Amino acid sequence: MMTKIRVILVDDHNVVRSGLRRLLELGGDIEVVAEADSGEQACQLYTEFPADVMVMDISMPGLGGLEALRRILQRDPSAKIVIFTMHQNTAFATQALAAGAKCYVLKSGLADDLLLAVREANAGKTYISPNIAQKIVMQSLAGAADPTERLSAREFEVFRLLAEGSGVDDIALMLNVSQKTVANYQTILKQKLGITNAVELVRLAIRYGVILE
Amino acid sequence: MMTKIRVILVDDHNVVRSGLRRLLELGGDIEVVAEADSGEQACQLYTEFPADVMVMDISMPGLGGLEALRRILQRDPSAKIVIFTMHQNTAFATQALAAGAKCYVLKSGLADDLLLAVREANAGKTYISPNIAQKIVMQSLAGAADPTERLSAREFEVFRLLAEGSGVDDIALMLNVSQKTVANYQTILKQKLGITNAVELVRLAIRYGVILE
DNA sequence: ATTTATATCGGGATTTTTTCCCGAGTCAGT
DNA sequence: ACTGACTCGGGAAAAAATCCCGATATAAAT
Repeated sequence: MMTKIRVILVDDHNVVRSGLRRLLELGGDIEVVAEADSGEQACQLYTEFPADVMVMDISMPGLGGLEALRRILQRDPSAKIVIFTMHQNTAFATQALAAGAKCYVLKSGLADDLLLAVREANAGKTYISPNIAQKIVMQSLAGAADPTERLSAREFEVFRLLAEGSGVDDIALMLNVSQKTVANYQTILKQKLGITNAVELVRLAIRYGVILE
Repeated sequence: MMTKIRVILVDDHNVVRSGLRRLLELGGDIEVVAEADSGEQACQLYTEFPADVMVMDISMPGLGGLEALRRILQRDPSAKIVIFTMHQNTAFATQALAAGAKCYVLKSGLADDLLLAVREANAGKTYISPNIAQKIVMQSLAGAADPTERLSAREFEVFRLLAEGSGVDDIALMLNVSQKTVANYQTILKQKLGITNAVELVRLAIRYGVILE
């Protein structure tokens, strides 16, 4: 029998990790040689354990998966890392892939997706969950980069203030325009940003760093 | 050999679910008889498959675990449901337990926690992850500053869905009540939480871990 | 057993907000 | 001087939020 693919498994959820270990080792060609529950630990284990592939979640407390990914690749550019996450957000995917991740697999995908990704990564290839790949293609075709860049000066200002929690009236006062104007801008913003309510507006603002936290 | 504990597994992440199935069945005394990836499906499967215990995640798109929990218990008050979640937030825990969940297990806990919880639930007992149990005790002693804990079950549910970006109409559909009712709850929430608009609602939800990001 | 309290659900009426459509003024630029 | 993009707001209609109320249901209290 040929040697197994040695995997380091990184996820902050202990129970989930245990389950994934069983899943990965079920095929017989993969062996989990170490587990980590944080980005820091992942970096450390990578230097200590000789492994072929790292399977890592993005969202972890403290040092997140993206940052750990970058650190590991800085020391060893040939590192093969599979990002395994719940985030269907294309922003995370593009971030991870741009940073040098070999694969990007969704937790909501098929179980075989993960096994496939590990084997592909080990062979030096890349693999991206079908649905997220499609999303990314669609977005790049639509030209959608940062939607906030399509906004005019005034639009952006109103957007920012709304995201900060100011009401329409407050903003009108601040900008010395009528509430009517601000209300109209608000409507335009929803169209341009493709959102339907204030909650999505905040989310968008957070995602693109227009406001903090 | 005695009959195995029949489990229905509910989690919207396919891969994670597959891993959990292996984990649960490893001990030999548990058998996963069905899987669901949404609250709706969980409710349906519960009526179709005779099972002893349901293991369910809270955070799922659409109908969340809490609402599914309530619906199932309404039809069958003797249902044994183990809530299995990443939320270390005591608000979720108290909501789930108050609603009648048998166990509350953290994904970040030990793998054996889950197995233990399933066996305890099957025996009609309760089990709560040690760290979350401690938190709840500490908070109740400290007088609990988390304003989301003052919310009733329905209020909390509406709060969560609003924070996730669902519109009033969507929520009305999900919960099977009129838009009017949801709108009224929304007003109550603003009063109780001392906020004036949707943006502050999201902030609050993020701060207290009711939603992620 | 009766009261008390709390939670849930929505109708009616009113007010507020949002939306849609439009016109007018400004200002840059090839 | 013309085109195009941006800014500002009015009027009218549609939609949403708010306030107030009553009907249940259920649980807890005495």
